[in-house]
Amino acid sequence: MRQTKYFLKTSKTVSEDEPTVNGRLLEQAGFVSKLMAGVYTYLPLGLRVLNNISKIVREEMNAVGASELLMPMLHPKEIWQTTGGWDNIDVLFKINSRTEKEYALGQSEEEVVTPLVLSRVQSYKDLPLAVYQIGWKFRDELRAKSGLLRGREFLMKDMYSFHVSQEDFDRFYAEAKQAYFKIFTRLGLTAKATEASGGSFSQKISYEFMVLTDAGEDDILYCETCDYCVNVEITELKSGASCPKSCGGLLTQGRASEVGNVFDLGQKYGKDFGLGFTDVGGNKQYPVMGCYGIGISRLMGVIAETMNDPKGILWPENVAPFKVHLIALPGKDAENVFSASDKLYAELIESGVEVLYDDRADTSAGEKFADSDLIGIPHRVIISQKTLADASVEHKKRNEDKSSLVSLDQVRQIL
RNA sequence: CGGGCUGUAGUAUACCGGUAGUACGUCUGGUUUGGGACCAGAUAGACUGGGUUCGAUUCCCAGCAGCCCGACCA
Repeated sequence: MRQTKYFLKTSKTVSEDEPTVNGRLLEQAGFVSKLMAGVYTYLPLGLRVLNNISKIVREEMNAVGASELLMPMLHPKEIWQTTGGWDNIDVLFKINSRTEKEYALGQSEEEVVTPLVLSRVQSYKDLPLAVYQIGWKFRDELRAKSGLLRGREFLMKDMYSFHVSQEDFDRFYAEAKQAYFKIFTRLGLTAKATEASGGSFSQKISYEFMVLTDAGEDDILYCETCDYCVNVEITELKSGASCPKSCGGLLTQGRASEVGNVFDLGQKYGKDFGLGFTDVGGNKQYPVMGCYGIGISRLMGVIAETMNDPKGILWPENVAPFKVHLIALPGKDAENVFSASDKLYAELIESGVEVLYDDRADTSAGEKFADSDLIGIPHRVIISQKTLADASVEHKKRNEDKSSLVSLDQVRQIL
């Protein structure tokens, strides 16, 4: 994209009412615009990041055999009454039509997916089955905060699985957890699978995937030696205690943000709706279900929150809105510089490299550098009179200090 | 939802019971052009409603909004 044509405006200031790093950086660098507390517009740069995260999530969900679909956000009151959520879930957004008909905005989709799937899948032969979507969720939070970390409207991947037995559920549950680890690793994050309460969902423990950050809202205890991790809400253990897995390690307490979770739903939803399947013996049974969430927009916030320096964001390559930030410094030789940078831009596009091209003619070098650092694209390539004198460009990675001259012929090889 | 703080321009602020000034930003023009350059000009503001008062941005009340602590958190 040419910056002169792109809808991208960075800002030199940001309101002091936005105290978290992710909220400030994302707002200032032009990724998001806050409409009200907990509700954001995702600007072109921000949308690219959401799409990149979604792409990785989608690939790993497809890899465990789940089918993507898209369910409604506007729900009839009745399905929420069926499961008891209408009266018991306080974060459920409820709205009235002009004829006083009542609706809910989806904050999770068990109420939609259970009848949807079980009205079509009624034989053990069709199970197991998993479906997922990436869609907007609404939660009537009393206190939205921390930039993208706790919103009233947010993008979430939610998967639902249906199984003939607890054993088969357990098998898939383990696979899903592994897929989650893959996702977070690909995003450049270290997530800890944390034992936590099942909430109103389940009596059993659930696993929350936690990323350590002070901007988070959960306190977790994690082992320094093994992968044991537990939410303090369900344990008597304290920081410094020995790991209960007898690995010899000690537990450390830390603040974390929940970027994903997996739940064993048991047979609740099949029973609530009175929908099940016919087993091999011809008997009706309720499936064992699981649900698996990943907060896509929250992940964007967590990444910005944890990967930055005083100048701006440091996006991992898999997530970055563009791979390369090509910057032309026209100087006194605008004609030649732009001619060379236009050519390189075209070549990069031609070979499929995602590049943001700062082709602004009247912007100072310092301002371009500051914008580039703020936005945080992993590779910066500069073309100027100076570099052209050597028939080269200057290449610098966002997370490194040193830059190097690379000849125009070889630029493609390093990107 | 309980408790608290705060609402003056995009941001940060000043003054004031007699209807607002500065800086930065932004925009335009010019000079610049390797780390947010310079000059000139312009732009833009008292959250909303009620009350007290001759007069309210200022004092009082209510609402709304934002932020903080807690609670909550599928």
